[in-house]
Amino acid sequence: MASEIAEQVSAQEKTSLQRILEEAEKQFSERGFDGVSVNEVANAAGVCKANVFHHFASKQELYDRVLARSCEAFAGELDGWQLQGRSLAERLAQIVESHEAFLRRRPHGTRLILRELSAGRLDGSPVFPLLQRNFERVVGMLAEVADELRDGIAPAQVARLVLSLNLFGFQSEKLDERRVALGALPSRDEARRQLIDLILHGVLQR
Amino acid sequence: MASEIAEQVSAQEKTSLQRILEEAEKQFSERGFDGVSVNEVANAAGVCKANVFHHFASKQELYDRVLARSCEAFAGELDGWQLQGRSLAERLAQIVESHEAFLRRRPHGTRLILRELSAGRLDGSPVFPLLQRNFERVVGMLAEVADELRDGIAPAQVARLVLSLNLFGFQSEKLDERRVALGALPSRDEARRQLIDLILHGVLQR
DNA sequence: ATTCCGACCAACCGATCGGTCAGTGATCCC
DNA sequence: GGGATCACTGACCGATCGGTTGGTCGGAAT
Repeated sequence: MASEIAEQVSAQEKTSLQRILEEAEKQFSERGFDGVSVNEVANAAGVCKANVFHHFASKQELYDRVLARSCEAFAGELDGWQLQGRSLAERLAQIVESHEAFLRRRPHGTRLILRELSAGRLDGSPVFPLLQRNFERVVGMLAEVADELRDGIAPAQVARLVLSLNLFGFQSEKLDERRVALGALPSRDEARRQLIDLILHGVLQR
Repeated sequence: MASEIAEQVSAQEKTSLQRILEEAEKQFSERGFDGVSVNEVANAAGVCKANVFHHFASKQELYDRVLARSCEAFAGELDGWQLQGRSLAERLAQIVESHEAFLRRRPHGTRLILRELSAGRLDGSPVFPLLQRNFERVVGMLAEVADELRDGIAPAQVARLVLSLNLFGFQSEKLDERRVALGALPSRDEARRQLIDLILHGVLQR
């Protein structure tokens, strides 16, 4: 009996602060800063509004913290990519696949950053350098095998290409789903395979 | 004297309705549906709030109308692309260039649609078929020279690639600007040239 | 001349917004 | 056992939100 309660408690043993951050990420990613009230976040996290202001000085500070967390998650992900000794083709395939898997694993954080990106508001934001640094690391992964690239193709361009396509693909996923179901577009796995092939060899016939 | 007044009037001769729509597009594209109040739109258009509700039943209806207008603008743009008898390479170059120019010519509408896209809210939206139809037309432009494509490369995939890269490039423009200024990324013209080359021939050395 | 109608506005409505404040109960320190 | 600190709450604040109401005004129709 006591163990039942203890079980429930330990299963639910996230601090209010953690629950606030998680719910805020989810809600902000779905409806944006202005579309979510502090009350909604608080209720979803099971606390009262005033408690949110106990942990964060303002709604904006809560939002900034959530955004920073999402950026940091990607930095951590990058550490796990094993690319030493791999060829350009292998690296590209790995990056496309791992990046896409990451986006799908953390849809809320991804949407949040995409939202911020399309709003164009993160110019002077403290998140900006974080994104920049993550991008730079991917560029580095490709620069190590720059000799496999054709002349005049900069690693930064390739990195931009790959990340853009993955991000935009994620962003317009809903649009694709119907077309995939109708057979007008290939499945996700097939599309990814084609994409990598396309980046490597271009679209023209030999 | 009378002519001066007439001049001023004719220079300002947009109907309130037009001014409301234009200002609404601008403001919604910058701060989103929830970030803009009807009052702000009304003041920017030089009318009072009640007048907005005279022309539109609700804030949502105003937003939907603005969104639809932005989609239709792109459909009109597509009519102007002359591609008959052109090769795949020429078509790609033309599409990339014209599309990018269009995005830059109508930044508000572009941002508005991108915003809606990343919010993932336009599933059942009436705008959805409009976007779909525009995309289909671009696919058609490439399908006409499908024989120039390598086996297993679908025209729809290529269209998706091109439009995605342009749209995402526009979306993350602010992020790039600094890197271009620092010389870490090539200029826009050079980047576009590289992009087209890259799509045609891939990144691998021969 | 009167009626009608669409464009337009000031004033107002209830609801909700971000944020504040005084206070409660648990924990730890001395 | 008495402070001090902590996470936390209900009640409240002024401002602003989307939307409504009653009414003015000028021009076209009758």
